[in-house]
Amino acid sequence: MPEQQPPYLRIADELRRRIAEHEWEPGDRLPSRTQIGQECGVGENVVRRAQELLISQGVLEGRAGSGTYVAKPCQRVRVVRSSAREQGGGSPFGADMRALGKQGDWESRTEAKFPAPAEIAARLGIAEGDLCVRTVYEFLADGRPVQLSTSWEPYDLTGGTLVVLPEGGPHAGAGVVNRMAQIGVTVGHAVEQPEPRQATAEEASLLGIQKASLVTHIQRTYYSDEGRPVETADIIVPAALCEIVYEIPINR
Amino acid sequence: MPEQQPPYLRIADELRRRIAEHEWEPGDRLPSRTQIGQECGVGENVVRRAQELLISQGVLEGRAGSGTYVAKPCQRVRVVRSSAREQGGGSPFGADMRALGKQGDWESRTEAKFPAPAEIAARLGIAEGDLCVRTVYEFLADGRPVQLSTSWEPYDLTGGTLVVLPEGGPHAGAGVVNRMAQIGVTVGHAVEQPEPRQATAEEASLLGIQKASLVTHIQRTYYSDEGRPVETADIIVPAALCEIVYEIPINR
DNA sequence: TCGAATTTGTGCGTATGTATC
DNA sequence: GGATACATACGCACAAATTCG
Repeated sequence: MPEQQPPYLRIADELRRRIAEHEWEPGDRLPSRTQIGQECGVGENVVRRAQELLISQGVLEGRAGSGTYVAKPCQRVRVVRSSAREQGGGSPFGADMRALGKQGDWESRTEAKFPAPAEIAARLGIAEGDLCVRTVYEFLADGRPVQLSTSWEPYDLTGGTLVVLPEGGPHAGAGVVNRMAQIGVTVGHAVEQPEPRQATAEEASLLGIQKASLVTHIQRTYYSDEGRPVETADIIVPAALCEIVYEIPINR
Repeated sequence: MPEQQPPYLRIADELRRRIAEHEWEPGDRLPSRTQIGQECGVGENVVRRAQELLISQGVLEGRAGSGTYVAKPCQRVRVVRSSAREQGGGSPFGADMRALGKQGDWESRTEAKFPAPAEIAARLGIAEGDLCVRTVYEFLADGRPVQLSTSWEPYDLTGGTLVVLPEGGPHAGAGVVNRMAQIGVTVGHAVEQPEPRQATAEEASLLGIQKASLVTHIQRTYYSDEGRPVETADIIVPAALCEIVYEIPINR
C-alpha cells in the first residue's frame, strides 16, 4: 500500500483549491468547521488542523467567535535599510513612508533615566545599571501600526543637552544620526542583526496580526566614527505587514 | 479564583529551571516523557507540549527513537553582509569563514541552460522561459552544512565567455562581482530582501536542523552599474546555525 | 440590555507511526 | 527483531469571543 496523504493535508489542499478557483473571495467568511467537515466527510478536528496550517501560511485568518476568513492580500510596507536612507534631515521611517505615498506617524513613550539591563549594557559598551534614555515606539502607516521599536541611548552621552529626549525639544523626531550631529557626535556606521522569530502575544496584539506569526527582530546599533556605540534598538518588523530591503553599494 | 498557569507551562518552567541549575548539562538526555510525567504528576501529553515549546525555542532538541536532549549552545556562524565583504579576490562566503577561523567549503551543482520560472524572470528582468545558468549551493563551515543557496544568472549575459559556469573554469568560486568584472560588467549594488519563515522538511534535512525551525530566506539580486540585474539568488540561512549581520556605512 | 447560540481557540488524552538502540 | 522513545494524527471537552434575537 503506497503511503497516502493524511486527511488534514487533503482538506488543506481542498480549501486552497477552492480559494484559487474564487469560490471564496478575499475577505469572505468560510463555512463553519462542522459544515466543512460534513461536506468533506471528515471530523471537525481535521478541518481545524487544515485551517491552522493555512492560517500559519497567511492564506486564512481566524477570528475568535466570528469565523475563519480568506486573508486579504494587503499591500506590504517596504522598509528600506541603507546608508542613503540616513541622509536628509527627517526621520528614516518618515522617508520610507513618503516613498510609498503613505502617511507616516509614530507614537512614543520616553523614560529619561532607565537603568540598562545586562544585554543592552553589553551592546552599548556600558556597565549594567548605568542610566539610559529608553524610548518605546509604535510606527504607523496611514494610521495602522506596522512596526515596533525600543531604543536605548546612554544617558551620559546626551544628558544635559538639547537632544536628550529623542521625541522632545527642537530636534524631536529627527532620527539618531541628525540628533547626534547636533551635539557634535558623528555617526559613522550602523550594524543590524536581523533574527527570525514568532511574535509574542503582546506584539501580535499591538500590531493587529495573527498570534505567533513571523516577525524579523532587528538588533540595530549606531556607532560614532570613533567606534563608540551611541544608540541601540530592538525593532520588530512583522512579515505580514512589511518587507525589508537592504541596499548594499558595491565599492571596488 | 485567579487564573492559574496551565500545566504544560508549569512543566516547561520546571524543565527550564532544572536545566538552569545544571541538573542536566548540554548534550544530556532527559528522562522519558512517561517518567517526567509521573514525577511531576501530569499526563505524558502535558510533558510533550512543554518539551515542544522548549524545542521551538531552541532549549531542547528531540531525536526520534532516542530521546529529548538539552541543546548544545553551538557557536553560530557570523555571516557579514556589507559592501566591504565584496572586496578582495575571493568569494564572500570564504571571507566570512576566514574571519571566524573556520574552514569554508561548498558543494555546487550547475545546470547551464535552465528556463527561467516566472518569479526568477521578473527578478532578472527577462522573459519567462529565457535560459539561465542555475547553480545550487550547499555551504559548509568546518565540514558542516550551514547555508543553502540557489543562484540564477541570465545565460545571454555570460554564455560563450570563460565565466559561464560559476564553479568552473579559471575563475571558479570567485564570486559574482569578480566574475562579472572579468567580462567587463561592473556590479554597482546589491539588494537583499530577508524574509522570516520556517524551514521546509528538505531544508531541515540538508542543514541538519530541527523540523520547521526558523530560517531567514534572503532574496538577493546583484545589479550592474547600469542598473541591469546580473544575478539573483535565494539564500537560506538557518537561525540556529548562523547570525546575519548587515554593516551599513553612514555617509553625510 | 442581556443572554443564548454559534464559532473559533486551547488544553489534554489516546492510538498509531517510525526511528533508534 | 524486539523494546523504547519520540513524532504525528485525531478526538473530545471546555473556554473565550462574537453575533444576534
